[in-house]
Amino acid sequence: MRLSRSFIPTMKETPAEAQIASHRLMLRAGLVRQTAAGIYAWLPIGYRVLRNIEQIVREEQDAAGAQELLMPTIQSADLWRESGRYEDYGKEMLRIKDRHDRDMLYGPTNEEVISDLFRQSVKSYREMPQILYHIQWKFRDEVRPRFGVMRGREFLMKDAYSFDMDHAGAVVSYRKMMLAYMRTFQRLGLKAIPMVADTGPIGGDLSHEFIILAPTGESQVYYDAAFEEVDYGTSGTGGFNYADAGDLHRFFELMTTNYAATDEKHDEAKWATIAPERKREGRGIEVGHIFYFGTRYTKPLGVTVAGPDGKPVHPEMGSYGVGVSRLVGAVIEASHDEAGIIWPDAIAPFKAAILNLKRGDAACDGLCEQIYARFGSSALYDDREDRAGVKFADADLMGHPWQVVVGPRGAAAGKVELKRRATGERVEVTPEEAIARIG
RNA sequence: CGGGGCGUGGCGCAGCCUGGUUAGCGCGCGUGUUUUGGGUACACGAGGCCGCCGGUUCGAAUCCGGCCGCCCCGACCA
Repeated sequence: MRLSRSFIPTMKETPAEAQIASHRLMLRAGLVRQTAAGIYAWLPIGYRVLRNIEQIVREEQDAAGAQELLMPTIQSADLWRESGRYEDYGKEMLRIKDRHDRDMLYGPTNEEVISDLFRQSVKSYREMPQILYHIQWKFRDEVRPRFGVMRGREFLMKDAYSFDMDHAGAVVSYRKMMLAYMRTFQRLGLKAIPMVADTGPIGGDLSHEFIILAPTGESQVYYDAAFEEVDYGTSGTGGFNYADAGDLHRFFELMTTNYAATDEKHDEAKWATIAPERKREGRGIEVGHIFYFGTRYTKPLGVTVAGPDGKPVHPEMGSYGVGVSRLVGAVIEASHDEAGIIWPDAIAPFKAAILNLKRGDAACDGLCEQIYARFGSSALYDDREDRAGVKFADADLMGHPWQVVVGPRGAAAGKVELKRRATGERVEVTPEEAIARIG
């Protein structure tokens, strides 16, 4: 994309409403604009990042055997009356009426809808187990939205739902999702720690929050330093196989034997047994949450599946959420400096920015066009008629992993400067070498 | 939802208390010159229903009332 023709409104000054780094940088770098309290429009480069994250989440869900579908944003109140949550959910649920005065709502979550879909179609244990997910916009009418997209009212969420014949099966599904989550966060360049968590309004007795550490996190967290060395393998190549219950068990043990809890579940007695030099505490941002809740919905909604003996069984469920839009902010909280964002390669809006320091100079223009042609839409070509300083500042602000700096001095000798955003390291190389190193 | 605060060109703000000629400043934007590897300098210029409605007054950005929106602290939360 050519910056001269793009819609990327960067700002030199920080809008007064933005308090924390990610919010500030998302506004300044032109990723989002607020349209109402806690509601944001995603501008081109912000949307690219959002889709990149979404895609990684999707790939890891698919790898774990979950199937993607798409449920609506608007739901009928009737289903929620069936589960008993219509009255319970409170004012966070946005309730609306259609023209016939029917009670509708903008979904804050989808247990009812997925259970309804499931009960309509799955009748036999032979079709079990199932894990279904979707990536959809949700709305929760938070009393006090803040921190930009980290705590918005409208947000993009991946939510998965597992259905198993019994508790043992549900535990296997739960572990699969835990593994998928750790791989997802690892690919996003985040170090996430699963912590025992409250089950909240959804209910249940087995639940973990996935926390990434950041000074602006909303909760205080405590964990054993052993987590910092845990190796759980990378996607597809790691030592754990989704099809092997033994692997899943080993993985789960690895993730849950070391102490890790948020303040709500913090256990001072257990904490006291940990060696002082291994104690770690700080602030954390919740980026995912998984629950096992058994028959909480399948019973009231009358969901049954025939078992091998022909008798009806209420499936055991779990649900698994990842805050996709929140992750954009969370990644920035975990990866930025005074100059701007530092995107991990996996989710950057562009692999590289090409900075033409002197538009109109034949050598600069030629080299830039040559490099840009090799990357096409995966690079951002700063071809604006602006000063070098402006381009450096914007490139740092937007956080492209690589910057290819093409100035008249080097260009005359057929050289460009390659800068790595994360380290600040710069090297003078040929255009071919720059292209090769960016990959 | 309790407490506090703010709405003035795209962004950041001053002006309001002590109503009074064309509502200012910085950044950004446009044109020209200048500069040419880290947000250059100068000149000229465009751009504002002073959140909305009502009231007081000869006169309201400024005073009064109502409403709306947004932000911060707390409680709450993917």
